[in-house]
Amino acid sequence: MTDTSGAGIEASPDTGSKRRQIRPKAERRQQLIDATIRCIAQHGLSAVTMQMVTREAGLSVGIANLHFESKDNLLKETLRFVAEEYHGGQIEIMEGGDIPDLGERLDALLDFQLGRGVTQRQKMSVWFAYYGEAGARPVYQKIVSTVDRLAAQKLEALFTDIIREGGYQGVDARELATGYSALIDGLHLGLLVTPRELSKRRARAVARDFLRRAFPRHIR
Amino acid sequence: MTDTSGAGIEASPDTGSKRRQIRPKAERRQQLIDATIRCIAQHGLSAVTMQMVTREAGLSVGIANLHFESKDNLLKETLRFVAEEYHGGQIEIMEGGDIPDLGERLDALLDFQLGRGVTQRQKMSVWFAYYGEAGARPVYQKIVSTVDRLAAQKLEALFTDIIREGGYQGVDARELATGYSALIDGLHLGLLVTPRELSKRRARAVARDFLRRAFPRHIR
DNA sequence: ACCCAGAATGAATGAATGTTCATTCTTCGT
DNA sequence: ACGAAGAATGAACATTCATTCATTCTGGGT
Repeated sequence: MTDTSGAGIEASPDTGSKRRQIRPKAERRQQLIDATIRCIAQHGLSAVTMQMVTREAGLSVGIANLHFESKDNLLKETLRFVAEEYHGGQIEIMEGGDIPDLGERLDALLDFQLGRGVTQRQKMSVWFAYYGEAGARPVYQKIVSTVDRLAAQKLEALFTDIIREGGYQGVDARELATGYSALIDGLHLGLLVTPRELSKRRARAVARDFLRRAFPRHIR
Repeated sequence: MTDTSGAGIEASPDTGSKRRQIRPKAERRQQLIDATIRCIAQHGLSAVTMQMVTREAGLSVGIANLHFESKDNLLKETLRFVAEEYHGGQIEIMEGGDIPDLGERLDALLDFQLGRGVTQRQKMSVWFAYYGEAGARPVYQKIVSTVDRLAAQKLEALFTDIIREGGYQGVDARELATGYSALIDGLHLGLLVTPRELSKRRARAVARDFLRRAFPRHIR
């Protein structure tokens, strides 16, 4: 059941010995954050305990308070990591010097947002676990809205470019960007909560449909 | 800030006495569920305790386990109540014998989904608190998907009628319904987590935009 | 006027959890 | 080879919380 091989994930050079390993602070921090993500995805935010996380990481209980001052802080930093990773990936694509064609860039964005495998699902769980608490915890709200705002700006800029290039009339980039972001969030929710009703394939079709209706000359 | 007058909410006939009141089971259950909703909205699902809920309800600790067998059960029943209330309201509008005009019916639906005041925000908090845990708790998933499926069917039926009436070409009712539902969920998320960036007014405009692009002859 | 079914109470209980810190162990610079 | 800086450990502690249940109280039926 429980994957006790938490330490096995790291490609340790020695043959699975149980010897105590000393590693730099940054590495341990990331190791703990990764373990926290897996725990939240599997057990839910409210069920996560320090013992659970440190066991998953293959470390002792004390270490969490050594590298993060408290459980609260570990959870906060985990949210920050997930938020920055997700939005960072989006932003990279949207700025995208790699992809000059704007239509293709939109496609790449959609792929990033609704693609991937199990890993993505884990991140999604974490994402929404925090959303659920955000209403009552200003700290979470602040972390999310900071990265969110940046991504929203980039998306609006991309839409503006597309609207200009396509000569689309009567569309507002800002409003469209808000709608698209909300749509993607909503589809993520559907994938997480009712995976039976909404396949990943269909989610992508729905999102593409939205974009096609807005930018018919760029999509499809 | 904190509303300590939990007991004051009920219009008790006697002049604020602290006398023990005996009430039927159903009434106490609802009283506890209402208190649970307020607690989740204010403190977050993971911070809710039995003491907190019973105090908010103006009752003693033991009573929660008298009417619900456990905390788990109380939380489950609270989710069921919120889910049924929200989806029930939608379904009533969508079936809507009151509103014969299909365009107006769509408007009424949008009003219901993005309208209301503080109460609505409380319900939203609860809603997403559970979503956050749903990934790890099959019970929650089941409750939500049951009511969700029904609402999705009604929405698809409404869209089908509208498509027929308007003679819209190249639109799939099912796909559009999925998209619209996801969009509304996403907007709710935005209202909850980044209220600074997304006003209720703008959320409504975005949703209307989506509908107008799909059904131009019915909306606006 | 009286009684009792069952609603309501809240102190007590035990289990679970976050945090601490005295101790042990590694590694690296010399 | 050696020593010290600091990384890692985990038993112990204090707190918090869900749940129990002996007891008290209420209101309707007789």
